[in-house]
Amino acid sequence: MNQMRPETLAVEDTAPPRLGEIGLANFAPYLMNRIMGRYNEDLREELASMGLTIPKMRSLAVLSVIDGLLIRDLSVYAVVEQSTLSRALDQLLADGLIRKAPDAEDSRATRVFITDAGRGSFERLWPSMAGNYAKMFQDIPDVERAQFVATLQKMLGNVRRHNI
Amino acid sequence: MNQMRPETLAVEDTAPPRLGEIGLANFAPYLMNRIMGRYNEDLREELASMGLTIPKMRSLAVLSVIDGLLIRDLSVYAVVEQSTLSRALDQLLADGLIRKAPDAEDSRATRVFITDAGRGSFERLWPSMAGNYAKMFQDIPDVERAQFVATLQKMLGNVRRHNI
DNA sequence: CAAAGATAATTGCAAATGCATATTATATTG
DNA sequence: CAATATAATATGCATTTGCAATTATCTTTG
Repeated sequence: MNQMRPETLAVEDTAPPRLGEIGLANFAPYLMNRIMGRYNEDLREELASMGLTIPKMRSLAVLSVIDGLLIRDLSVYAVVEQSTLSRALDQLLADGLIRKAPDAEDSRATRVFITDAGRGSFERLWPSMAGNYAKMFQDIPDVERAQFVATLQKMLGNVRRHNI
Repeated sequence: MNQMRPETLAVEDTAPPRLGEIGLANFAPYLMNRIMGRYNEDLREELASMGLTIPKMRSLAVLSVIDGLLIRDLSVYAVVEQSTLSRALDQLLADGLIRKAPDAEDSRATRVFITDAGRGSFERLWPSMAGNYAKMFQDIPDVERAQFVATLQKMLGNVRRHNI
């Protein structure tokens, strides 16, 4: 890594190593996409059987922890594009899993609340999510998990645009 | 954590902690979805300007490292559903970024090869991807990155179905 | 070794997605 | 304080997605 001759160091140290040099198996975004792709796919069948989709499930998951969010904030937390979320919420509302209320201070904005039925749905789903989560970290010691999560938190801080 | 009375311990230790107890900010799949959602979104604009989509980009990325894959294997590596990949490859083929050849041993199967034009496209894209990658790991020391990737590799081993 | 079952890839089709824009409300400014 | 810019959400519309069915080929087994 520090084997470059000094005169070349300053000239072109901006060129990043190629993907082939890093290797797919060492490229964190690749591994993360693979792992999350599988995680989400494993969930999809269970979701479908409950009439849910990924955006609907994520909305319920977030609201089960932080209730009464503004739609725009829910969109960030749930990682769902605004117009997609708008339609997912329509469906959750029609199914009685959430309710909406106009924000007291800004009449453009809407707050979303999870209903008891919504909590029930998420609670029925949770064992399956927790199972996938456990499987993902199988045989990975607690300290290693904790360090992994700590790194993820730093990474989120690095990439996020909104400060939520 | 070890505060449960002994008589309750054996009875219901199968119930996973709730998401609200873990906390969104400590739930690895949530953090990973947030981070990858941002990473992929940051890429989308750049991709669109080059006439690419996420499935097309992932195909080129994988083929730039491992050329001549069978479509079914590319589907696993690129984390793209089969039918979606089939159509993405149609477009890459029409644009001259890949070529297809029937497999020598199995005439049902097709191998996919990246063309020079395809490599060129990916090379033009790579600096932007590398930039996002660098930003993601900003201020995270090398040892920590390496440990993070090592954990990801274990996790992929835990969740993957195909042994590729 | 023929019949049945599995596998590779494509395609029809309904549903989901996301961009651009509309609608309504709030903030800012000359 | 009217005029203009910005913000929150919803919606029109074209594209994309993914399940299921299809076609063609291999593999297995009675």
